[in-house]
Amino acid sequence: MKKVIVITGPTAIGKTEMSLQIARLYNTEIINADASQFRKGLNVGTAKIDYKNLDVVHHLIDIIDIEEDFSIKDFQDRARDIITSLHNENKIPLIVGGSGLYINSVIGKYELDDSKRDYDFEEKFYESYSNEDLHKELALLDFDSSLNIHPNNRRRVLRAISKAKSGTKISTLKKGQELIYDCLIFELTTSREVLYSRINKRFSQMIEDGWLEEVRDLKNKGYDLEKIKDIGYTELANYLDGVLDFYEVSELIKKKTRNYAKRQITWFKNKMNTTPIEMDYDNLDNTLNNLKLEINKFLKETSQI
RNA sequence: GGUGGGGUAGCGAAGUGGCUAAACGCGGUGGACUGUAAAUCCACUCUCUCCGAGUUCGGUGGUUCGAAUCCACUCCCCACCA
Repeated sequence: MKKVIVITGPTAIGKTEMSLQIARLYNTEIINADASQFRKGLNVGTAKIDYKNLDVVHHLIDIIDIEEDFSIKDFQDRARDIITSLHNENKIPLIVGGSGLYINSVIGKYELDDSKRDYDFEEKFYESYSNEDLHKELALLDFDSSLNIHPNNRRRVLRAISKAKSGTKISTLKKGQELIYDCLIFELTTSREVLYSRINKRFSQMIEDGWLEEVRDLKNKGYDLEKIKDIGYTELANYLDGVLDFYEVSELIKKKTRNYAKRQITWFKNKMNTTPIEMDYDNLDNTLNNLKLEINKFLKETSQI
């Protein structure tokens, strides 16, 4: 199998900085795996870097418009194509991001088809169904899935129903984490306390960097900020509309970001086989050295299979 | 100094004699997740040897079979009057 390096970790841990150094050291390119950075126009609030003016090539950033539908299948295809072409150039692809599902879909055996999900249709078709009714419907179509998905999780119940109707029971898909590349998956870590304080500080920094102006600009362009699910956009729009005061909004955004980081960590722990690397914020060279040690070891190993 | 209001679990806040280890919200923690994933959803959150037991509702002492809830004294906070 061909080798791929992944750098992941919770939001605000410092993936970007580490990945740039690694990309330079090993003369390779970065494939973005942060779902929020796919969309054009969401910059400050998604901690997007000025990748166009960097010496390191970044792929899969700004690939769709704000309100454009996007499927994980597209991401899987595009990322794998890029991986292939990097391999052809004898480069070790470097996937960097915090969207666990997206990373797994690329490096793992995820069977996705081309059908796009039609949320509006799903919701309208079953509009009159209560959560419980829907869940019963799912039990008829895919009983095993119904056991695993809570009735209140309407979105996932709907998805499972529509998949079952189209002939694929979600519950029959492989749960394993079989990989299609030889992967070294770094998970950058730090204490919860330090991470949360970084999240809080980063929020202030984003405001200084013009996040509010970005949101105002999007509003002026006519976008419905309520539809932007990335943390902070709806909240800041509410502030601009005078619905919430700034303190409330700040606390809410920071809280949501902390909660998100926690969910990410749960995913890394239970859905990925990672190599943890503790961040040494006082001396990032230490962290970098630890990464290098692991990478060098990894590159020397002959690939199995 | 006087009068009134108040002190409840990490925070906010219900509860005004037994059904209360104490509603609810927030925060936090753990978890699920193959298609909006910075999404969506679930569980737990006084302590323990967790079926069960033990300590709680500013403090102390009472009344009572039984108190966060009633009484007395006391400490602290807020408002107004001096």
